[in-house]
This record gives sequence, structure tokens and C-alpha cells, in this order.
Amino acid sequence: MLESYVLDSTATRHDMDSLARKYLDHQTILFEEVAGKGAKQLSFNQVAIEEAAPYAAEDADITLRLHETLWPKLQAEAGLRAVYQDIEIPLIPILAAMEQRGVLVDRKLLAIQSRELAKRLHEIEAQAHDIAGQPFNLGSPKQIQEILFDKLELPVLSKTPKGAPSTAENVLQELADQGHELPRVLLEHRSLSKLKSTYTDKLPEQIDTDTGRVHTSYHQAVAATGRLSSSDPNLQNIPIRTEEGRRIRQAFIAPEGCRLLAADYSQIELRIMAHLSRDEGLLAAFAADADIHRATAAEVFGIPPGQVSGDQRRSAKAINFGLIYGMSAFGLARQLGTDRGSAQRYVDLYFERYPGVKRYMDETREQAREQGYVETVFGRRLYLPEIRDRNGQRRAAAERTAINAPMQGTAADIIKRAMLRVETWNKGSGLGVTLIMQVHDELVFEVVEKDLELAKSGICEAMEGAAELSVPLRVESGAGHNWDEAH
DNA sequence: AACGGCTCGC
DNA sequence: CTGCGAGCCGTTC
Repeated sequence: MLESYVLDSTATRHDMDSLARKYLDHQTILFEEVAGKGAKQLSFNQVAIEEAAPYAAEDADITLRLHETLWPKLQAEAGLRAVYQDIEIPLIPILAAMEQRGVLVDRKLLAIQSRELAKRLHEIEAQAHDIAGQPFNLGSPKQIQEILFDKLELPVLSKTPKGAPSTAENVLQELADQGHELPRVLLEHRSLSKLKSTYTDKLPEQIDTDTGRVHTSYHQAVAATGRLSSSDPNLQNIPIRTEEGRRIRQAFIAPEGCRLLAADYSQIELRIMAHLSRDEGLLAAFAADADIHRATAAEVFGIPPGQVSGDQRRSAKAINFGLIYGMSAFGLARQLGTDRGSAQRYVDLYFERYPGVKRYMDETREQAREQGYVETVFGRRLYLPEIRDRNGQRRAAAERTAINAPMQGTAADIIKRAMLRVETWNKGSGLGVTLIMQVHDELVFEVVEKDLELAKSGICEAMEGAAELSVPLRVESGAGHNWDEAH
């Protein structure tokens, strides 16, 4: 298996080593997933291999064991085999090429931002010490906790899993809203120091001295839902939410003569929910290409879409995201900042308007209990041994995962298929297009300037055709000299 | 080195 | 007591 795919690949001699290493890494990870860690029921994304446990202790040849354990299991299940052979294996050389190509980062711009952040952090620190009446380490949750809850005697709104008073963002935000000054200052310090340490300071250190680029690693067998993960550096959590954060994205740049092209799926998980649930209202909304959060708000609040207020749309958005995550009324209440009763009424009203969604959620939980796993549209499986746990909390967590995994996992399948389609199209296009990043529902390319328009239409077409669901897939794209401009 | 707490993304 | 990740710092061992 290993040998044949290495020989079949289109790799050049130059990148043969890194590609071969990626196949080996991949295989090693599979083996660890299959035979490692002493789990009772062992699973790689798709495959449960109970029989593999005895091999875990052996210092055995990995390839041989895979042939004996994983491969027969895959062959026996058509859906699993297809996911593995038609998606995961052909994706390997694409990921290897993205890693090797890397992303150009503007080191000087990050250095400027780092100095600005240092200055502001210093000012904030002095301000915080002044308010507290004593010096303390703003980076230490423990010391913050002592200052806020012992010295200043602010109310403890929430505790960490270990029982300590929490100083997390939402807690500080609530205290700040109550008019306390120190929490507001701490919040600003937290977000800015995160930007400085992770992005403006550490990221430049990871620029390769030979290529002048950062070369991430993508992992195929880490996320249980089938998503990719990215590390060293992680390019899937580059800031975007705040103005400060978006400046970091300005340091991800296109080389001379190129632009960055970013193409992302619009509301892909909600579209998948519409497809899986076959809910008429949801299907109709997407068929009409409606603003889905506005449409949801109109249904739930019983008003025409044109009369939906900003707050109502925000509430509907929270409900929609909550549904994808399998959220409870309690969690929704916390998100919306209302009481549990009101949140429950929203949920009840939602399920009244979208009965297909309610039915789908119930059926998914039931299916998970009966078969012990859930699956994506393309047959990727996630095993949920805790779905029958006697501990209610663990069982509830497994049920939320059961709800979420088919949607998150199908989205992962679709963008992986899109990457294969884009690369197939690209080989014959004769255009200067290079895939350089994947961020869950987004692909980023370096494109030679004169090819931009053709690239844009080719890429969007390949992405939108990556799956035939009962709702259309929509892709939005933009281009610019840096990643911020491309959005 | 491992873990807890926190914050960044989708 | 809303899903999936990675990485930083401080603290503890």
C-alpha cells in the first residue's frame, strides 16, 4: 500500500523525501490510532479495530500490522474504503505540496506590530497595578484571581473545572459590564498579549531561513470528525475577529507578481444540516439563497424578514450555531445573555418552525445509541462508546458530539473533495495557481495576477461542485496583496 | 515535563 | 451545562 502510492504519486525528485515521509507519518499515525493507547474500542477516524489491541505491545513492523488489521476492515466496508482511498490517500501529496510550498510572511511588519503591542501592554500593566494598588503578574490567572476575588472582593460568577474562581473572558466581560474597571483593563491585556506572543513574536521565529516562508504541518488523523489540523505553526487560528487581530493577517502576503485568493464556503454546516434533516423550511431558505440567520429570525419571531432587527438576527445566529453544536437551552441562555426559560421558548419555537431538524436530531441520537457510531454523507464514521455511559454528563457530551460530527465531518469531507477537484482542474488549466492553505471552510491560493479572474471562476466551480446536496453549495472569494485584503 | 487556564480559529 | 482543534504562559512536580 505504502510503496504503490509513493510510486504512483506525481512528486518530483526534489520533494520525494518529504512526501515519502508524509506517507510514513500518516501510516504511523494510523497504526497508533489503531493499536495504541490501550483504548477498549480503538478507532481511526473511520474504523473500529477491536482486534488490533494485542499488537499494541509488540515492537512490530507497522506496515505489516496495517495490512493485517486496518486494511481488511476498510475493504469490508464500502463507505469507509471510499473515504480512505478516494479522499484521504489522494489528499496526501496535495498536503505535502502545500507544506513544502509554504506561505510568505512579512517579518518586518510583524516586528513593527510587536513593538507597538509591547508599548501598549506596558501602559495597560501600569494602569492595572495602579487600580489594584499593588504590582502583580497580569499573565497569571492565579494572581488575578487573588486580586479580583480576595482583595477587591468582586463576585465570583463562575468557577473553573478544578473549582477555582474563573477569570475567563466571559467572566471578566460580565464584571466589566457591571462597571468594574480592572476586569476591563485585564481583558485588553489578555487579548493583546495573546496577539503579541503567539503571532507577532513566535510566528516570525518559524519563518524558514531558506525559503522565507512558514511551512505548517497538516495532520489527517488528529481531529475525530475528519477535519484537518495544522501545527508548527498553526495556520488555522490566525486572528480575524478584531481590528487588531486582522492586522496580523496583513503580514501573510503574496509574492511579487501574485495575489492571494481566498475562497470560502458560505454557511456550509447549516447547508449540510438542511440536507441531512430534509427540513422543508430550511431547504426552501437555501434554495432561495436567503440570509439564513435573518430567515431563522423571521420564523422564530413570527415577523417578515424585512422587519428583523439586529438583535433578533444575532439571537437567531446563536440558535443556528447552537444547533450545530448540540447545545442545550441552558447553554443558549448563557450565549444570549437571557434566562433559561426564554432560551427554551426560542428552542421550542425553532423546532416548531423547523420540525425536520427536530426529527433529525432525535434520529441521530437514536442511531448513535443503536450502532455505536454516527457517519457523514460520504461514509466517514465516528465511534461514540460513551453514548451508552451510565454517567449522564458523559452521555450528554457524547450525544452533542453525535449531533455535531455528521455536520462538521461532512463539511470536512466536502472541502477535502474540493481540494482534489481544484488540483485536478489546476493541472489542466495552464494557469499560475498554487494552493497554499486550508482553514476548514476556506482555501487560499497564490495566483499570478493576470490569471486572477480565470482562477477565481475555476476554483469556485470546483468547490461548489464538490458535493451534490439537496441544497446548493455557495463559495465566496476575494483577492488581495495580503490575506486580510483577500477577505 | 505535564497540566491548568486561557484565547485564537472554524 | 454548545462541537472540533493548537499554542502560549504560569504553575507544579
